[in-house]
Amino acid sequence: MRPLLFHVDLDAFYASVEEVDNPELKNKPVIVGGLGARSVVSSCSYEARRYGVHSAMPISQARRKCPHAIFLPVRMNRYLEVSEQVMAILESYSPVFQQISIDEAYLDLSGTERLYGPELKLAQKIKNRIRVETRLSISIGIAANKYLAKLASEYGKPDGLFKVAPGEEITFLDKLKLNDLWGVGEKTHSRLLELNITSVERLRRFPQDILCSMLGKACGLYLYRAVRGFDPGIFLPESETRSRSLSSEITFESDKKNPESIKMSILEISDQIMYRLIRGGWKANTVFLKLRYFDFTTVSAQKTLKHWITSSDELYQIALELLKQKWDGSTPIRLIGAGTANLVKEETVSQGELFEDQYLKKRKVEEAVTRIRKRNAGVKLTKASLLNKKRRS
DNA sequence: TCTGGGGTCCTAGGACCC
DNA sequence: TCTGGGGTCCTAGGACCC
Repeated sequence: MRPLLFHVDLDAFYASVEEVDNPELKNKPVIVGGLGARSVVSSCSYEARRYGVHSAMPISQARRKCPHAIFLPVRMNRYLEVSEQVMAILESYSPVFQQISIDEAYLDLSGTERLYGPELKLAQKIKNRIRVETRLSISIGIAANKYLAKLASEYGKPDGLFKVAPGEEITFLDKLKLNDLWGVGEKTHSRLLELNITSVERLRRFPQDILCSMLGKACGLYLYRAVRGFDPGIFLPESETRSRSLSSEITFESDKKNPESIKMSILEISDQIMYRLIRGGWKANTVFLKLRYFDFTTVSAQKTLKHWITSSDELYQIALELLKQKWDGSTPIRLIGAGTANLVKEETVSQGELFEDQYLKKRKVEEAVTRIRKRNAGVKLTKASLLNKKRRS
């Protein structure tokens, strides 16, 4: 059976949702992002892109490039709502559906030609339906694997529909710039240029072992396969019962070096992480802390326990130990983050483990806290220690 | 002009065990 | 007094993506 993959990508998603909700924004430069001094652009309309604005750009820079743009805050709940609506439509076309992010998904339509007819017609139909039902524009890339389909949707943007026909893979890839390849970021791109590799076609001339020795084993093999039109293994279907990590971080409006207020942030983060851990039904046994100093150098430390983390207080205490290891108490800090790793679904953990009884007792207390939070959405339930510190400050 | 927040995977070195 | 080889887990940092 001929493999047939659609990659579907919503165009300028957050900015487009804002336009749908407020038609007066149509055809104007719209920039969605944080409002703080250190915020970056999350999404921007194509009108704004004409001025050189792009996502991840500091808002301050975007203001300079396009002062007359309309700047809007991120309304994540609204985008999630619209995303669900779009994904539900997409999913109705194929049981083999994989959502990749809030605005992207794959449809595996292998063997559906008898049902749906030619793929270009089907893609057009899907585009029309999304447009009618949500007023959003999407781009679809069609190819024999996920990697090429992803590049094809990007190639056609915005409002695109592009198919890489069998036999045309190399011709298509050679039209792309090196950094159009998914997985080639800034660092790899400049590394390739240093090696005088300036195009996809030139990259293809290198044998696998040479690429691996120049770029590292994984990266070398990845690129070797990618430039030949083979899927280097992106977006393999993930396991339902494993997640790698769960984290939260804050960049301060201005650098901080007051230990009390830094500890306070860690406490808030610990609380939040534990809440998400329980709500998702996860267990974890590794805690990590991330620090970014005033000069943007970033360090991290982690600790793996012999038991599952039982409470946000435990998480907090370990994070404090890690803070001691990594911070001299006076260097100004720009960002603080913490998280847990080695996540496993609650129900998959074997019973009768050492510490299990104790674990369950403590865990019940935490779960009670989580339940109360759920019931009183919007009411902020805070640990006593947090309240005390808040009053003092 | 300064650089968000949430993730994933890779690498290299070290500890530890058989 | 010298010292293998393999496997696994952990750690810190880096690259990349949306």
